[in-house]
Amino acid sequence: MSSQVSVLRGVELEAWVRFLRAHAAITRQFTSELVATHGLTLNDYEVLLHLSRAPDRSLKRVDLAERVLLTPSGITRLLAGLERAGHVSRRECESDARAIYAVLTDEGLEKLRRASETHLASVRALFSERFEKGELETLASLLDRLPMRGADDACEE
Amino acid sequence: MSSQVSVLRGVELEAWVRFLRAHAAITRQFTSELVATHGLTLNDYEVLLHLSRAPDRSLKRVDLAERVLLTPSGITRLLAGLERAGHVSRRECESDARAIYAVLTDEGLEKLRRASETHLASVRALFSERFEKGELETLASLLDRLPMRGADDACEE
DNA sequence: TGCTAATGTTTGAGCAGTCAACAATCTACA
DNA sequence: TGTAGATTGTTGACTGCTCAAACATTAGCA
Repeated sequence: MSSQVSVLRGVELEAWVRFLRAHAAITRQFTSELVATHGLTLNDYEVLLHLSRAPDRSLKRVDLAERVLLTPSGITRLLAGLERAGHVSRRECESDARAIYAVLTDEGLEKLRRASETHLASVRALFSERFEKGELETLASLLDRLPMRGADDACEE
Repeated sequence: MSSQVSVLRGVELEAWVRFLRAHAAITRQFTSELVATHGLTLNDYEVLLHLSRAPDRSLKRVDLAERVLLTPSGITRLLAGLERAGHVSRRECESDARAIYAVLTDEGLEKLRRASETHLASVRALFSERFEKGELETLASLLDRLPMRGADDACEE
């Protein structure tokens, strides 16, 4: 008992544990709101959002996967759902027969717009309720230094 | 095209999107390290950690669930794995026949200790590589203001 | 004392994602 | 030109979780 695992402390770990907990709590809230009111997953929403910002409202699946940090197969299955719902369609790439574009349909854009009304309000509320503008910027810039992509620890952009 | 979804911007959303991406990236890295070298999930690790800090190295399943933000059934299944591996055992509560304690076994503690060597080093590396001590404290305290529990935004403890 | 409601846990069904294996296509270079 | 290797995407098998329902126990209260 004297040999407690007291090593397991430190600022880094505390920050990380809080990060984990906050993510779980927030994610759970947002997801259940989105699913309940619009039938969309957080990742669904994120995908629609990225597509809406992309030129021609379309992206190759690979690029989409990289942006939302899903594996290729994850993207395939997620898009299958969105296609079934009519929010996204597929278009072949004429310069590369392997690639397939995911295209945000008009209905998908409309869906995104409606979902955004509630979702954005939630996001805004949650954050601006707790932070001043300056703090929010601090938070964003600190978060920005964390890794944002897959396992490439070594290489640097 | 002129009717872009330009509403979908703002400091809050940017912070949140970064938060999401960072979580996905870091989680993926840590999990795969832990699984590869110790056969533990991030949540497994977190559960062992909480048990190691608890009095008698034991916690009721409900309390455990609340700490790692899993549902009761999630805890049941997670603990099933840890029990099978011998890291955790169960003990009945003499004052309440419904409740069951999860107890960290000696082997579990040893496992946690070994896993911590590598895992903590990773956590430390990732964070201290990118932040000064003061920044880390800022980050931790900002994160601390985010919700840390389930859907109860309203009520107060 | 006995009924109702709350609490603690488990179970079955299902979903969203992973990984590993695969097929198809493109690229580069001998 | 042919072929080896990289890139793009899909599929099958699995995992880790959720939700809803069940069950046992306890607590509150008439």
